[in-house]
Amino acid sequence: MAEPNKTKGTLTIYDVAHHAGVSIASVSRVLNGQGSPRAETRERVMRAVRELSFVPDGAARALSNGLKEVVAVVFRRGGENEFQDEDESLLFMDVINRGVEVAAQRQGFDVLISSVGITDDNVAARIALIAGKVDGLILHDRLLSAVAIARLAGIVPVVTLAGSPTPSSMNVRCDNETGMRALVRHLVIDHGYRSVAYLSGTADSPDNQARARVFEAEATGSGAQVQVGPSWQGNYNAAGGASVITSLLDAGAELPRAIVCANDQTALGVMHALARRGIKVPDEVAVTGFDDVPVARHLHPPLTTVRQPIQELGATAFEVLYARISAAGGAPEVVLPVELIVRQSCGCAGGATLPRRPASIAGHEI
Amino acid sequence: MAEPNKTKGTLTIYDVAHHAGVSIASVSRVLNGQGSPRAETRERVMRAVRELSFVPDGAARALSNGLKEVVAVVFRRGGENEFQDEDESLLFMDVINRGVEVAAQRQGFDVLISSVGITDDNVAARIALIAGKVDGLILHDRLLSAVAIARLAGIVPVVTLAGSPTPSSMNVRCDNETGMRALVRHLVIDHGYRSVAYLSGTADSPDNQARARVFEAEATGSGAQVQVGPSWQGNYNAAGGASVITSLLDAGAELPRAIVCANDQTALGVMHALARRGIKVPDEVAVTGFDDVPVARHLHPPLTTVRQPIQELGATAFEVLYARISAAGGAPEVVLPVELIVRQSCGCAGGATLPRRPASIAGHEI
DNA sequence: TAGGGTCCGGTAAGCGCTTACCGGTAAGCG
DNA sequence: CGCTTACCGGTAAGCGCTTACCGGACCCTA
Repeated sequence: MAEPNKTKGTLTIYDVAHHAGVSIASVSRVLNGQGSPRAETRERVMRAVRELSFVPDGAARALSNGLKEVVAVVFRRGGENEFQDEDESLLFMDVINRGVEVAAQRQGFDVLISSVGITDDNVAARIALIAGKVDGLILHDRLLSAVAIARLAGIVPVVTLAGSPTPSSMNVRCDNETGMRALVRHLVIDHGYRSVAYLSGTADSPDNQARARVFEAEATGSGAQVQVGPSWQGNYNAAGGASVITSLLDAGAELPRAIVCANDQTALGVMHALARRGIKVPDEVAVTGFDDVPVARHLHPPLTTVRQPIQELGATAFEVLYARISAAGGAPEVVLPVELIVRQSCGCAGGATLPRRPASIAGHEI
Repeated sequence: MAEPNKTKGTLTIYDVAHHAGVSIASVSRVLNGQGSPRAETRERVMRAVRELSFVPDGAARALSNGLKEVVAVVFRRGGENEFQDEDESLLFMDVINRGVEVAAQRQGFDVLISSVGITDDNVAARIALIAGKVDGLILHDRLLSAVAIARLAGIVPVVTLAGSPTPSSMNVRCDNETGMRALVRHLVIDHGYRSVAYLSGTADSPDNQARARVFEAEATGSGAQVQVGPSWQGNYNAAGGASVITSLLDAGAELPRAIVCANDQTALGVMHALARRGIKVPDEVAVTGFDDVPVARHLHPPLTTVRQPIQELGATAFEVLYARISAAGGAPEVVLPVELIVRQSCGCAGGATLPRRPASIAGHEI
């Protein structure tokens, strides 16, 4: 009864019980608010816990009641350079992850974050291992094949991002279609640009594919001339966007009146490259992004783009997953709405400009 | 022997053993490469594992061998606005966390990420709960009092970032002193600026305190005139930096020749505010940052700053922690070197100064 | 062919916690 | 005053895995 908190072996619920003069069952009940312990019992346990600064072992709890209260989110790490220069590319995924975390916290869950290198092999195996440590998995896109996902889904509930649901996994994504449609209409109809191009993201990205598809359909449909092809292949980052423009220019190609970039980072690179060649945005060439990352409005000129509720995407992913974990619930597919953000890179005038499409407000400044 | 992977209750090592016609011990041994199973045994187990797509339960393993292979990193989330506009402030901590993750992965560990809101109460309790789920804790600064940290350290190994070691916890930080000293000397001695100010970060940040202290000592020591006081109190983000400048200007104060900002984001805000008032950087006022976040070199003009090995900071934190987890090792304190990065916001001439990173699409633009 | 040494692989004992189950005590009632 | 009813709290059985320990099979040697 009197040899207290030596930093000897981790202390257990037995130690607490002993210290408080009750049984381990009582300690557990007090700690979890089960049953109806007498006030005195509760008090003794609490005091013992405090005096010993006892913390119950998560693994043991998890084993015992089959709930780890942890979900994992897995995504693809930049690429080549593991340490250097991952740049702004962090942003997008990190915001999603933050959303997951915030939502998870509301349910007392914690979040295991794991990135896989683009070059890593046996990705499926690594993820499977992670699956063993959690109650559910949130997978960013371009991580695993559909069958690999299905296999995982047999082990723990799985939510994918920006993909498509499978019979056993759920999916959450943004409404690329509507966003791209609004964007193209703004450029082609409102601004009257007759030639447009889509500077794509990585080819295997489902988001990119959807955007490309809608872009082409909508632009063609509106009677604009569309430039496409391998020379317009980017990779979602600034360097990619810049090099596409540079090559095009070096090859003597004539740029379209407006360039729709697969995402904001690409737009950033494009604007860089154009600036370096002395081409004015938006006067000579209009440029738009997709995502509305925070820096978008700090650009010169501020970037017209489509806002995705990025953090909410993550939060929603967790919620869907949680519904499945705690019951059989969980919608198999959720599509989040996006919003056209008109700033100036599309050719709209400074501050004053928005009366065109009333629905979408513009953010401004810092 | 023939009722396979129904999605019935999670399958266990017993199922695998049964399916393979061996004992659970053999399965475990094969899975962990212990002992020397006969080739045939190994093969049968592997096949069973594959056929059932079995994944061992992490909680059970953890309980059994006292190692969860998970560490947590905890940090303070932005603040007021939980969802909106957390902006670039993400960057810094996320890069650290990425460093932790990469290092952890090398040892087969995973990383639990948890942020605490600035307003959250009973933070210590939440962290304690997390402690129960992991083998070690990495705590960003300004999270917990020294005694709270000490208490935690009695439960699992703890590494703090940008703090100071305690008898029971370890610490990893960057060499603010040397960096700030070099920066101030560059401004005061190389450029000859006679009046300088330090636009501080949040008052309770140990990094900020160190920087402020050295700034003042070094500037005064070099004979420059130093502006200080509550009117120079920032908060590590762009809005804070901008509002300090705006207030100062509104109050009719005369700006010093050079403003040393507590970090890059503050500098970004300052440069915005100055630009809005038509004040030229660096011609009228020089501005410097601290951190060298990726955007720093895209600013107008490119930001002179002190590079901290941010990702390495995280990686080192993990390594120190790991050393303690897997043995009694682990240096109680590690100080990482920093590097002065001279660009143009300090007044140094353009292009010539930076053969540093030829790879990056040398940027401009805000 | 018998004895001793090697290997493998199986059995069973936990790891720290939750909780079903049950026995004891106290309160309520006839 | 004795019996029922309620309510607590203790005992013990797992949760799924690792591993110490031990027995059997096989091989080699004499």
